[in-house]
Amino acid sequence: MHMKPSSVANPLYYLHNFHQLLDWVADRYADLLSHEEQHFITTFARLEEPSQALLVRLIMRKGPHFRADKLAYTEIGDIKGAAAPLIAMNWLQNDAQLDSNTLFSLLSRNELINLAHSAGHPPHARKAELQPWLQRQFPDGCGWAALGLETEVYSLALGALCDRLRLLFFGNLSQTWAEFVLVDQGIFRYPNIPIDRHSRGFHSRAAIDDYLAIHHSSDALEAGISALDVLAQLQPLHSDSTWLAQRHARLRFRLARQLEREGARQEAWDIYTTCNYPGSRLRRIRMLEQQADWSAAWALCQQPGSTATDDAEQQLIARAQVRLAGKLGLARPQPEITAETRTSSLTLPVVDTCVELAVSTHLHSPLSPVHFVENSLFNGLFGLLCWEALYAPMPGAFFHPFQSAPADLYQPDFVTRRQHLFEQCMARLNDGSYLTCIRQNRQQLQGLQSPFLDWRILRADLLESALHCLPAGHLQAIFQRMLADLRNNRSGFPDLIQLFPDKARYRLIEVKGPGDRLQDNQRRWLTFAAEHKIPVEVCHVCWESA
DNA sequence: ATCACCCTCG
DNA sequence: TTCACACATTCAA
DNA sequence: GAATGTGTGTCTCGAGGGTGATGT
Ligand SMILES: [Mn+2]
Ligand SMILES: [Mn+2]
Repeated sequence: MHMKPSSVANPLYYLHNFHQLLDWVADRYADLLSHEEQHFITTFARLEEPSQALLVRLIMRKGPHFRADKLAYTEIGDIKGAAAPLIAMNWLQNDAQLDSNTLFSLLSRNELINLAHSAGHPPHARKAELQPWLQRQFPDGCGWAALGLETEVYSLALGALCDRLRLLFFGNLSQTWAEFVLVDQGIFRYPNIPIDRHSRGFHSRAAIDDYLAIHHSSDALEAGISALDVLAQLQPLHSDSTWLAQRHARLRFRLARQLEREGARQEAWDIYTTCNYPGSRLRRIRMLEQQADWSAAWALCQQPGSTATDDAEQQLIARAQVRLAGKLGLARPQPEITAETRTSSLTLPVVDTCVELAVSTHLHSPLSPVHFVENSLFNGLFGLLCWEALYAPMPGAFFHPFQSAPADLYQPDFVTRRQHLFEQCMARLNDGSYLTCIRQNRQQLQGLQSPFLDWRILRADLLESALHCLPAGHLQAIFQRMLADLRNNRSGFPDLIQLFPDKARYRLIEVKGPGDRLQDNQRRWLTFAAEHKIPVEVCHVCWESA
């Protein structure tokens, strides 16, 4: 099925887009829809066009409460007439119970002053000062009508249902209805991957419910709800997707972190012991350390890792072992191998830009240009070289037209599932064909959304210069490390790259201002660079005293 | 009058 | 409404 | 030095309007 762009200048373009989404969902996910959702889809299509349009307008807005007198859409015309069928369906309510905060935000400051004036409030109060009065006069549960104003308020009752439809279509809740029009206008451009008719983001209703539950708990945690409360309502998974298992594990890990902060140590510990997420073991080691139970902590360090882990956790565990060996009077395992990295220092006049730019301009010369690229350059080179593998139409990887990345990008088996394709891409570094591959892909993919491609950095001249100065062997080593852990090894690259085109050489520079220190992921890249003879140095900056 | 912020829209 | 990075505070000797 | 927490700037387009808080 193709997404037909809404015809140019169609005043009901958004309705057209909404129909596209409903058709897509009905076509592919019919077996996962509840009766209520089925009913919505079929009944919606039978409404008069103005009513459909009004409903979609409201669905796309923040809401969920709207003052009728603020709604004006020329392509719809009579709002009251369009709303009537929606109210009859109970999709809109005009008599919802509203809490006082909602009333407060629906009223303008002037209206509030007029209401409060008769009650003897000064006419120059700030809006917030009238909130307590409103709360007393119109407590939670009042209808809008109680205020005695002319206009009605419509409350959209379809929020949860529409979230589900959006989730089914996009496979996430972060993309919105606006995607369609933004793509129509070319503001967003997504990779054009053939999508199998049977490709789906979800395969069971239980998985949808799990996603929504995780999302809900995650929101609650972000909002500062007590971690014990969040824990109490968190359920085990009802589906068996590894994708959701990972999201679930990540939520539980963050929840346990928050439990620690709130002093619920036992609950946190229990989560960590059953949470297969990188960092869980380290947290338990830290907890034991805090209790001065050094032998238990030591034992946990030694215990072979059957659980998920990553380089960051291994690095922290190694440090813990050094500390613990000291406490226990054991031989130090092996001091952390801090690679020999060149360092330099600079004293610069104070500038109003960031340190990185200051060093960049200081070192810059026409024959040895410096670029502030951080992760963008190597991510970009990698993305362009390995595009065919990253965006191969593997089963389940792409299931709607607005994906900037394959759905399983951060699954542990992402690379192995595409092993052969990645080998083909990487082999291009051995026969020189990587040059044309990267050049061509840059030209053809220009502007596409991708987590690897930052088009502000990837200009043709920088790319050419970089390809000229960076030996293929270095790229190969770097890309291999990225492939080993696409999530973690995509960051931590040095701030600057200086190119010496006439010598076909380059150097990477990590800038450190006063009081800034190397982060762990930066240190891991530095260590790796030293092992592979990749030229990199750390440049410490002090400010000239005025 | 001016500014900052949020929301809407295509 | 994330993510990577910089910056600040506290603790242990 | 290490661990941990907090800010900060990229922020998903950019124009345009409404709103409320300032200041003169
Ligand atoms: Mn940096
Ligand atoms: Mn830096």
